[in-house]
Amino acid sequence: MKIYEELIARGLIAQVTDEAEIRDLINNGGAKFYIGFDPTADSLHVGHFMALCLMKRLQMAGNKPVVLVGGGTGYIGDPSGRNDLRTMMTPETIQHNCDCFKKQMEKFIEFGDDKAIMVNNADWLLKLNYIDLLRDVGACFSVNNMLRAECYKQRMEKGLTFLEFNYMIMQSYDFYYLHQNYGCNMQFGGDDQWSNMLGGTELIRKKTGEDAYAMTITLLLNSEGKKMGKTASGAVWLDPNKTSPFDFYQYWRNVGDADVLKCIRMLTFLPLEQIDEMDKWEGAELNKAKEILAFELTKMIHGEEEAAKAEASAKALFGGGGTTEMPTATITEADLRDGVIDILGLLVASGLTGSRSDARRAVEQGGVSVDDEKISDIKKLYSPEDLGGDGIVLRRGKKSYKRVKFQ
RNA sequence: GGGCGGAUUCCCGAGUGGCCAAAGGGGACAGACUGUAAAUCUGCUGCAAUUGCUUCGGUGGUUCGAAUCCACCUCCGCCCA
Repeated sequence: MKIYEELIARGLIAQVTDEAEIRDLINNGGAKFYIGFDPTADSLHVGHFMALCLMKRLQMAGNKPVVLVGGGTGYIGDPSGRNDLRTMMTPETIQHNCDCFKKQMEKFIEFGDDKAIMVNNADWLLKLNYIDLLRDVGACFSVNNMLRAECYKQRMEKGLTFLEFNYMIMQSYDFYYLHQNYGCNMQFGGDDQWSNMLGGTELIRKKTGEDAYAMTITLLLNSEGKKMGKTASGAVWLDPNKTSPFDFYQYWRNVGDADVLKCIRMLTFLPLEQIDEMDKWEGAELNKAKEILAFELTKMIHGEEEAAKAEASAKALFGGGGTTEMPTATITEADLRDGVIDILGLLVASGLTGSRSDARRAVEQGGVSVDDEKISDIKKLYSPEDLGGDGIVLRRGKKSYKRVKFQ
């Protein structure tokens, strides 16, 4: 099976500008393609990870990847898929985020001459001259067409600033620039980038008369149509300091039945035959598939050792029995009052609840336990001795727990 | 620049002087049921506590009392230029 066919089989391809040409190009290693990543945060998330995986797959098939870090476009902010204005980032933040991105990407993609290259659009966008750009590039864009683009349509009601309106032009210019200076002939991106990417292929055609191609990656949506990789408190990050390997593992371990196979297909590198086999599983059997999904992904991002640890912790916690691998919170003298700390204080200090009121509710509703014993007294006190040795296992609800130790 | 409308607790959205920590829905969280799933049902959802404290874009003001009235400011939408 050739790479294009594999991408189709995995459900990764959403839209393409010219199927026949693109298939031919990537199946024969003739593509020099780029994917842009705007430095919107100090860590990559799952969406980025999918794009990086795609890069890897295409690279393995002999194509040349170009990673574009959006140090310039980060100054503008892509309005696609958003219904509100992004907060403008300071140059320092943008730089910091770019640096973080680079570090993380180096773990997945091999860079070097003849391998993947990394560029930053700050290098050319920041020194553009406004009037020159307007005459050179602006003249190639029809505002009428731009306003019809899906990414702006959604913003016509809530409001769209001129700043954001220009995002498409900047992204198009990137493609044009990479085409001229690096011989880039293809762009990949999330499906929400489609209009921006078309802007680029069109600009190239108008300026040079040459063809360039664009292909979008299916957005990872769950069965309810919501973007995956997001939790109530934000994205699922690849940075272990922002999303611990255990939480990362748990996120995937908990995906809905309807979504497991899709995730395995799209996110892992497991052979398709094996995946098709799993596709026959039903009911509780799918738990096995969820374990595989969670383990595989955690392994790719945090390494085999961390993945094994996360899996062991999860099994111990949900399957009963003790465990040593567990996030630990430390209580110090400063947390004590009159030499003791109450259960509410422990919940807050361990970060399991956001406030004492929150902790009180959790206890009152029977959601808190210590060493597998339900706590019903909100005034229960603990002394440093109680928290000595290996400490206690404090649990809030079914899925949040911490080992709590003194000092 | 002119006219009009708007800004409410995580989100949407009621509330037009005391009965408002603020309806309703969504989400989140907890409990039951389960397979660490989904669906369903129940509870809960500012902070700290039993009696208070801080919230309704910002700042001042009127009033015994303001999310609600007045002034100014900031931001946003619509219409006109």
